[in-house]
Amino acid sequence: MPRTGRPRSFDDDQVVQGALEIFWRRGFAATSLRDLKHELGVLPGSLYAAYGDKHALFLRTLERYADAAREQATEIAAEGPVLPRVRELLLSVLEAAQATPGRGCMLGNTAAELLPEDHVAGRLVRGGFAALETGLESALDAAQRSGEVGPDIDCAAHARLLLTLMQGLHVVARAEADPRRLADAIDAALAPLAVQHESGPSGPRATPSALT
Amino acid sequence: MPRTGRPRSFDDDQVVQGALEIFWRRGFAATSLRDLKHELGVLPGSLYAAYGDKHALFLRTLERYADAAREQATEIAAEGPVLPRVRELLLSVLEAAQATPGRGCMLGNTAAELLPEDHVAGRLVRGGFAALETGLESALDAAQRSGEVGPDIDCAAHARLLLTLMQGLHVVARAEADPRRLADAIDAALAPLAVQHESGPSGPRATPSALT
DNA sequence: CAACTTTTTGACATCTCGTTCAAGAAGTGT
DNA sequence: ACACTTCTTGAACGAGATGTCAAAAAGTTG
Repeated sequence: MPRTGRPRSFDDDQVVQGALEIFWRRGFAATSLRDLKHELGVLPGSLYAAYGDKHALFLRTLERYADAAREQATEIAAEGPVLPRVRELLLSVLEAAQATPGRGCMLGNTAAELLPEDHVAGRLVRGGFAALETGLESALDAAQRSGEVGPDIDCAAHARLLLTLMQGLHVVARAEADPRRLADAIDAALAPLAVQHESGPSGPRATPSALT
Repeated sequence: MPRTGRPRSFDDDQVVQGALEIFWRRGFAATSLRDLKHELGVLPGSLYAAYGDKHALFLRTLERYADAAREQATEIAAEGPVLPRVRELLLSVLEAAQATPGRGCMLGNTAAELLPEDHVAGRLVRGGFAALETGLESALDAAQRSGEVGPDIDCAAHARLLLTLMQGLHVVARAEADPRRLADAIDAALAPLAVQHESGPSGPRATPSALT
């Protein structure tokens, strides 16, 4: 008996990826089905048959983005020195802001646009943030064990700090003509992490405690 | 000769303030004129006669928000210890996220929604960010002169770091069930600023010393 | 080829949006 | 009281939004 019908004329991954890029740039509400049709070549009827409604398709793309973030998060804790990799990750936010302005991080964008009303999107954003945070934390933990990071550093707190800083960079960089101006903020955040290997007890950090 | 006509039936400041709160919560696109009419009691026709169009009214509210931010920025560099005040400012972001969820910072929200396409809004957002940054920087400068902040601290870089962190807190706190979980990230960022007055070279500089 | 199933297609229904406008209402100055 | 000016009111418009549907198209299976 015939169980199959006309096959899809579009590739599922390609459509979700294309929709991801549009939603990423324009957000959920500002993206219309006409946009999707025009940029993906798929008509509204097909989208509804395949994914449900616009919101469901958006969640599919957000899920994919969160997965990518998860993947990126696990790479931070790889072999070798961790701090340069964290620095590179944060700098890449500024590079991206300059190369493709107006995109930011889809997790943060979604948080700003839809949270806390949209609980499903909230779960996905939370998941993505949590993955980045734990990725950073385990990376810092490893770096601390290897001596790269000072022993008196609270790795969990600093992981949250770096995640928050990353989201802040995405936002502030949008308003900067030259996002690289924020690079020294990254260094200011990372410098205290590195283990201090300077001189003696009354080293160059001598403190004139009461100057006025 | 008669030069005046029927007076306004609404108070300008009240309407702009009310519109500010709606735009702040819902953003520009998601706020409809029906919302404004319903919540302000002013009909679309009057709004158009008084302010132009929706975008112009939005810019008025954004300008007002930026002015408030400017005011807040100047207060940071007041007399007395600076770091506790900075800490309180950042913690207030978390408090606000818990007390009134889903608002965030209108500057950051606008950056995420409209930048870099909207150049006029961009100018206002940039102005607000710049005010906060320079406010923080001059506060840190003063604290450094008074010995509250270590002499080897790059105040300009740390001002950018704190501004960015603040925006990040607004975003990440939306996704957190309990925003106060991010408080230790704030402390992790501020601890290295305080001047170190401990014993040995590798002494524990764990907890924020001059803070609390 | 014929029966069957699923997808595509494009028009369409229904809303809501921002914006405009003509007519009525409410003041002021002489 | 009258002329004049400005504001309010509520309806209406065009554009664009999401979502739907019946018919045609394009496969697969026996």
